[in-house]
Amino acid sequence: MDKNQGKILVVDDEKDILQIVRYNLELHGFLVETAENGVDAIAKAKSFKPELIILDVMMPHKDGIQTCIELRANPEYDETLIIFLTALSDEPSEIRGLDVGADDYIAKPIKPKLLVSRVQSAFRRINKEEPSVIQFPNLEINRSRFLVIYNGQEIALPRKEFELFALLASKPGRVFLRNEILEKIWGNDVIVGDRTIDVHVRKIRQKMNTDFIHTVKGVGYKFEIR
Amino acid sequence: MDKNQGKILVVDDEKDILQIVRYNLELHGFLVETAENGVDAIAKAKSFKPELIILDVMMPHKDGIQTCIELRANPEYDETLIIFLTALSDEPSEIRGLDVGADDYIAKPIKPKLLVSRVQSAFRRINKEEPSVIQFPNLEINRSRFLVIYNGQEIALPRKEFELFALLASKPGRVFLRNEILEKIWGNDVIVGDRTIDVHVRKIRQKMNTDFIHTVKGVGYKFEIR
DNA sequence: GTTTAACTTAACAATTTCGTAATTGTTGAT
DNA sequence: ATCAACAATTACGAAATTGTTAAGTTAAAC
Repeated sequence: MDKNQGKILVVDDEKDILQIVRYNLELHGFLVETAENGVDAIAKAKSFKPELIILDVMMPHKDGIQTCIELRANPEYDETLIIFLTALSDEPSEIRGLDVGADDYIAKPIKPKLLVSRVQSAFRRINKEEPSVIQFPNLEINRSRFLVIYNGQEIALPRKEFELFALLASKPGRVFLRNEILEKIWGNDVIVGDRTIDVHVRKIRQKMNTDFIHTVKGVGYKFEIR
Repeated sequence: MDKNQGKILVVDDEKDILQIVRYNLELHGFLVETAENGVDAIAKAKSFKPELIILDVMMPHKDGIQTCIELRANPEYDETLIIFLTALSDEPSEIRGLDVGADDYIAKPIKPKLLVSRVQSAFRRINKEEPSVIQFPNLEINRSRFLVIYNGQEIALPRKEFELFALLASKPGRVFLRNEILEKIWGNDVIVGDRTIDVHVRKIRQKMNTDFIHTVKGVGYKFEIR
């Protein structure tokens, strides 16, 4: 499982619950921090800066609802997702939680798979703005900025070159056939000669002056860092 | 209650349910359209363009899960909220729904207040408005005052120019495609020539006489301070 | 209802990107 | 060593895209 799927602060006064939740979330690559009451939660939120806070409703030292209200009052936590966790599965309290600015509501007893699923769904919502970055050590291909950053230096590639480079880098090690490249970059209707690809590859190699693109004779090209 | 809190498409094969849901949502100012099966839903979604779709899971002619998958496959409905509605309150099916790209899940029988509360919570998420001031060192873009302040000097930009500048500056570094710009500033129905964007960009550049706006040929424009 | 500013368009210039052709370089099999 | 097949280079013109200007339209302000 990938690391750092996101940071989550879990708040509950029962240590057992904290442990179960932490275990399941960490299993799915989330970074987890815990707090045992509302006061503690607000403090931890400040330093940990989680993207999601899972809040138990019933707690001593400031309950979940109150904590949520206070968090939401601070613009810093405007974007932070809040999910309530509670045994009070009766309707009125559920409504209360959502009205107070929570994003979701999960009933106890906790069903681990459901918990994870909801958390992932919540993250999916805030990750709407896809970073669309392909990351390697020293090399970043940023689609939304249309930029390649190599050793901290920004390199602007023209459209075709960028698309070609991004395509190859999207599956490191995998060989792309010339046909495949033509189809994906130029589309099936446009017809260009084979040498065209070479020329673009050449330009990319030149601008990066490191050979990330390797030729596989008679087959195609592949991206590889070595 | 204010009108047009948002457009919602409700899909269920039971007319009673449609009626209950419609009644409660309209009471809270939502504009409601209904469909009785998945096929119908996809057609209605195309014309009605709802911000939220409430989908029953069990339906003849394409069930809710399948409908959701098909909707999500179309980038046009990427931003559309989807809430499932179902009597299957067992855990596995709930997870299935969320994994398939739904944003929430409500169990039948329907509790009107809870329904409305969840719907409002969902809308709250997408309606979080852009901050009214975008701040950079030496540069402030103030949406509410419709003013750009650069090096302490107030620069008044006409509406289109301002909107364009604010749009680009709202995500520094990010490239906005020409289509995207046209859609966001002019709307999808208005048709203006391509040169229009350039002309506005030119005017902005001229008035700021610093090049915050950078051209990415064949792609679009981006805002960047460097 | 005039006047003014904002917005759009059209025409052309400037620029950049793209594709091709011609040539040279490599590689591996015979 | 030679040949055939393929890839790398290079330079150049065509095509695509954007910049700029001025003038026409539309909308807003007075």
